[in-house]
Amino acid sequence: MEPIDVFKALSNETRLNILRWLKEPEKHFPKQGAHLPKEVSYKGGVCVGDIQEKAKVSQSTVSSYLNMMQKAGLLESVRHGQWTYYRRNDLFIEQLAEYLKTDI
Amino acid sequence: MEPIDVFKALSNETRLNILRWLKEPEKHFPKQGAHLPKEVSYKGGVCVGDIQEKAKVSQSTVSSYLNMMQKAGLLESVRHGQWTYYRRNDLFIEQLAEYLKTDI
DNA sequence: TTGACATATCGGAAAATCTCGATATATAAT
DNA sequence: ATTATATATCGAGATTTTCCGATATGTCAA
Repeated sequence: MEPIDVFKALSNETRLNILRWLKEPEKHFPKQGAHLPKEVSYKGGVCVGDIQEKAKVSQSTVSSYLNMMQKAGLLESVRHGQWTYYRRNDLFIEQLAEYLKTDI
Repeated sequence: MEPIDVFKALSNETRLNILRWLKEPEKHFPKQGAHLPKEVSYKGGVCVGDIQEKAKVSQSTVSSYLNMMQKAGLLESVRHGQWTYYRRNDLFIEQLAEYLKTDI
């Protein structure tokens, strides 16, 4: 874990909101998953376009935000066809809270 | 708590180190406390000058870093005479870890 | 294979942050 | 009062971050 990169990724309201939204994807992205084939169902993953619409920033901005959060460890992604689905890395976030308590 | 301000304060190696050093002040600031009168002994507080020497940044930089971390909630300070002593706000850091688990 | 759509990457202008030296303020000692 | 010391504040140049539009890449459908 690179704590500086993680804290930088968390230092932005939009990115923080994305993390929060992805905690309850069904609630915040009701129409998501339309394109996701059942057999590869990606639990809780939301595609970039849906996140962009909700976040109200440009397509390039949301793409780089998501990439940044993934590199930091906060998110995971899979691609299915032309869609990329992002979801939280809950284990990592747990570890981050633990890291705060012990290493900071 | 303003999470953005807290994460910004944590997004810098020197500031992160200051927090870590203040976890074991006796260890990292062996000669600290020289000016602190016994009757107002400030458990674990370290003066700005000692922190600056260890952090190897300018006096103004360390002063604004400490101020920023205090505003964010990570540190507390008391002034005794011409010295300002800073120490960790451990309760706040605990709450931050909790906040991460529940709100992020 | 062409066209349409989703996402990623690039290049850059504006804003924010970093970090310093200079200076101001507060307190203590003479 | 004056001087010395500790810390805070100010102003600014360098660097980084923000966020966009334009463009490239990848994938699917016709």
